[in-house]
Amino acid sequence: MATIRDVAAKAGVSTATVSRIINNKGQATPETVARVNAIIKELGYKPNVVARSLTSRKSNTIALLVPTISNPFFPELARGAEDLANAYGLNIFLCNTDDERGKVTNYLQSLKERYVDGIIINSLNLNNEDIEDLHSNGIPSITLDRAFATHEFSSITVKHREGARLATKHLIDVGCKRIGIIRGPEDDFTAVQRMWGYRDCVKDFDWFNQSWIALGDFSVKSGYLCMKELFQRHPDIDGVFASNDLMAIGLLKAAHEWGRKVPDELAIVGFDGIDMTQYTYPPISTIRQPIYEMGKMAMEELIRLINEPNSDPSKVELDVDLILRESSMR
Amino acid sequence: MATIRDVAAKAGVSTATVSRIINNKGQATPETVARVNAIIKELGYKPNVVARSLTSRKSNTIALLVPTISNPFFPELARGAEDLANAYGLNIFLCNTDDERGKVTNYLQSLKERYVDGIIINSLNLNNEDIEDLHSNGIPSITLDRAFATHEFSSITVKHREGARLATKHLIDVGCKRIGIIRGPEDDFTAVQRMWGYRDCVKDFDWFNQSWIALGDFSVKSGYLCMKELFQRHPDIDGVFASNDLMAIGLLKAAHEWGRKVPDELAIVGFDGIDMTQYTYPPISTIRQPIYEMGKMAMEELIRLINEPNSDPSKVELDVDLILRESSMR
DNA sequence: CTGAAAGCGCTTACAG
DNA sequence: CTGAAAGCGCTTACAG
Repeated sequence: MATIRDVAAKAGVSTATVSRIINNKGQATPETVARVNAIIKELGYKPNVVARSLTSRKSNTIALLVPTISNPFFPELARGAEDLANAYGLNIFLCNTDDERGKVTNYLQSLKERYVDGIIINSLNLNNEDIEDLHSNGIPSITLDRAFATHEFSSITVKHREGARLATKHLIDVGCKRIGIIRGPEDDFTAVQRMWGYRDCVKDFDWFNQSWIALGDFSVKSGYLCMKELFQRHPDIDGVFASNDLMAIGLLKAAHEWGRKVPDELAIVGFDGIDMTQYTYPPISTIRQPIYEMGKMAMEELIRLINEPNSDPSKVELDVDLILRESSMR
Repeated sequence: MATIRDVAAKAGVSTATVSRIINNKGQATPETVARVNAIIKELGYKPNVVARSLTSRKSNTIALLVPTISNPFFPELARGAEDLANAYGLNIFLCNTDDERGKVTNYLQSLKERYVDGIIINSLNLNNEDIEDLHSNGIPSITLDRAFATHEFSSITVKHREGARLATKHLIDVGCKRIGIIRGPEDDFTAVQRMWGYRDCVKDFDWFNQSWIALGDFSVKSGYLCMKELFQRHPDIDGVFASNDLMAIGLLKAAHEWGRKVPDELAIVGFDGIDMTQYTYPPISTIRQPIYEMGKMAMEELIRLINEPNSDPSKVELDVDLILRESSMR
């Protein structure tokens, strides 16, 4: 592989000049620029990224922190981020944290050492100090959705509470008289918001109390188990808001096993808008988040922050919408 | 951040000595080792990974080339790989190629520049030259499954043809009289193998001809569309082998819409063993590949190749098994 | 506009 | 067993 030295020698200039030309820094005679560029092409020279990182403390690398890529929400997000990253010549580190504090700190440490240019954070168990530490080390970050978002840096959120209200309201509108919720983990910001949205709509009904709330963990299996729990507690349940689509898919299975007709005897609405909800039987109504776009927007904002280190952070809150499908149409 | 210089100064030795101690290379008096290690701990010194890469031409980084992480097969694989990588302090570059030649070559180039230590390849549109080029540049690679596998380097495959036979044979055993297949893309090795497995079992029946083969692209949607095609061509079809699970999920939807009872009027078997097949209605029988394990094994082999550069490649062919579920039980 | 020189933080023959 | 020195391939003040 040709190095900057080879190019400099062949062009009869110093490596400094070549470096400047490559990076469009400082000035150079049109003639030297032309000559150097010709040699670069001739030699097929590519600047060594690692050497560059060492001096510049940049790496052309972005890290993506997610709980686990196995949850179908995150691949979609990752694609959005990666597609844009690619266009900018950035590579992506995939970091599965399982929302565990230990893995989070390990990653953060290792990413700092590698001079990553920025981090997209969509994992629990990071705190304000982590994010401040990143920024004071010159590593911009953006939190997405699930991440702790009371910091002063950039973030993208979705209107979880409003989405949950849309869902619950819809169930009421189609005539459900007893509506339960399968909520997500207690330490998860989005889960809490969605639960409040549900409560907003049902809290004034006589029948409502805590027992209509089942505690899931956002997995298909927990949706299944929680639904069984709800059936047992409330044989008269005729509507459920699953606070994510995976749990909706799980509860659909429970409904089939329990012999409840969906939507006639049990109406269902999920949350997220993952692809699979179109293909279940029946297809599941859901509150759609613009997942792919969120990945893309996060990357966009990160690139902006990298290029304008002292610019103001941006806080975005996105709308969601209700996608009507068979599981709730009656 | 403390550098190796700081450690050396404080310990009263040269940076060379510190380096040797960190890397367990050459020898050193127990006393110096102890002293240096104490200082390292005291200063919280961590070797700079980037500087290390520059001299060693290693990066503690592995790349994972997949068509797209949005297909639920790959996140599972990625987790397997990542979990092991993590244990070895390796980070993972996620590379979505969309099986496009252009993206593949871009990635390969950029990964070479970054001194990645190894590449797990599960993408189409790489050829023997690419892989040889990698190896001659000292970058070990391992191909998985879908990747072109006639090279002489390490690879992991699954018994696709045998799996397809298992699936088709099973459909015959449960009494299907007219069995179609939704096959995968023509340039995909696994798709071709699975098609042959199907043919092995049906080729001698009077009814069999090309029209029982529908050409899908491994997406849910194509499963759906292909099934409609088969229904139209062959109203008497009573069994289908979908050559991956996503297409099986799609065809299930078509069956519901067409009003065919599964499994009584139409028995279905998929391929892959992705999680979602447990949660469809009815649950889908499938040929299970050990996806997570394959990711893990690939990483294991890669680590072996990195540590023993001149060792022989290993070619592994894994067994698959038939998971019986409702979609084919009659 | 351009070059010499130092430096980024390591590693590794080579001597001793 | 240990150190001085060169080198990995770049970038960036500093001079001129």
